Amino acid sequence: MLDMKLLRSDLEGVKEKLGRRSEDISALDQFAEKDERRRELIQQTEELKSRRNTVSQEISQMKKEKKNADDIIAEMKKVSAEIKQLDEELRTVEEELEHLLLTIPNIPQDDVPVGETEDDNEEIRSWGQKPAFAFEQKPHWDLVRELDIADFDRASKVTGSRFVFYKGLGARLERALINYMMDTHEEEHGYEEILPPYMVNRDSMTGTGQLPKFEEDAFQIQEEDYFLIPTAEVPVTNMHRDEILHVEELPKAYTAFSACFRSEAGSAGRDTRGLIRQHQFNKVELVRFVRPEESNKELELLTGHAEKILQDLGLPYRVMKMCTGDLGFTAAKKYDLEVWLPSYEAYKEISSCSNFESFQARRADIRFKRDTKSKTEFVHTLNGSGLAVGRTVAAIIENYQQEDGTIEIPEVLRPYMRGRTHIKPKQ
RNA sequence: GGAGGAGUACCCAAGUCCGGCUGAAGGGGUCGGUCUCGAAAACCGAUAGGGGCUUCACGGCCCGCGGGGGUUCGAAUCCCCCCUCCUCCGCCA
Repeated sequence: MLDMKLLRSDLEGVKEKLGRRSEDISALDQFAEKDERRRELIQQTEELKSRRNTVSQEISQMKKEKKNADDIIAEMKKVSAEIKQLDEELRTVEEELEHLLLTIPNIPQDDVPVGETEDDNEEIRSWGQKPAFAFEQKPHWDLVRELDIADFDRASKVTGSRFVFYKGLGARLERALINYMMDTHEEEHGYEEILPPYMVNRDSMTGTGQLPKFEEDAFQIQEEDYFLIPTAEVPVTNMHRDEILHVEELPKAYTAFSACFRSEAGSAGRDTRGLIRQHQFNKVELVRFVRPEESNKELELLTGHAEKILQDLGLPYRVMKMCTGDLGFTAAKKYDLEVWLPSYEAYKEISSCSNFESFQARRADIRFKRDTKSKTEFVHTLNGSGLAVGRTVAAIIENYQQEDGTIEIPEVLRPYMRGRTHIKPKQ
């Protein structure tokens, strides 16, 4: 949600900046009119309410003195009716204004490259050596089948398409990665570990920006107004919804493992094979609440934390700065980490690190105070995947495949795999 | 799921039966001071949260006692719905 004061003072400037995105912002045209009507109504009702308050005192006084107050009571009756009517109109206008504000995307930072599609994203840096195989490489969906460490067919039977059973050392690898990532973020990067609820209510989904615009992307619980979380970002960021944090608490850093559920509406036919695009996948998330002046610095820090995992795992990747068309609804600035996937012969997103500035904080009402006397301010929120676990498994399997069909286990994971060095077929 | 009880400011807690000088007693806390070598204790004083409208500003006004409706000239106080927490029962990993 954008700052109303900014919209009031510089609507054209905001429009220009939002125009760089490939999003429909025509709703903004109604802002000025509704905003003005809102203030008009507020002034009217408040004047009447003020009058009602003073006269009520007078009535009280008169009653005490046993005077007859029937006339002014009758008059106040009219005033109250008028207030009620104006309040009703005000409520409607405020709802409309609220809805309007909730559907306007965040303003991109000035250094965000202007562009329409992912082709306009800018490569910031790359790391690692792509593997050069002296044999015929295989995609991970073939390797997992041969090694019998994942089963897509039975998951389709049991649930449906885009679900998977991990098996044996495949399941172990997934679990090892989760533990390894969580331990690293907790112990080396200073995050507090959170294990969040996997369902959240509508207010939470609105707070982080998944709603109202993207309801079709989420799985919803039928008999409650709950949603399966598309990312741990939602419960973890909303932990502090409607709160005022102390400045000493900032930056506040959480890391959370969770399953994530996405309907992937509109992705039919994309990444249909393997672990890349599932309705349910595991992810380790990083969330930071920071002071506004720190948020860009914090974004670099957070991105570095996610990169550290890829480096430890020895997976080649690159860092992309997202262009305005690829920023997503909520971010002011975003880096994607893309891991090298031999089967795709391309880099594939494995982490997304965003600075939302005050966009989410304003929706979720997450504020802080610099000291006891100062005014409350909105915090800036950031988050990033650290990392998407399923895609990391796919990347390890493909990048670490050996000529004999086994998978070498990256060294940092071996303690989590009871010292195993390879995933081999069962005898 | 059933039966009770409760939700008041940073925390605890009065007020709710009997609606109006209660934006809300009293503690605790916090800040400042006295005392002290210093601290604690004690005492004195100050402060009461958040949002909106308006104003160049000082300020003024409005909202606000879990949330939302309603009754009333007027609601923390009365009525209805919802949420959360606690206790007991039932069910259950």
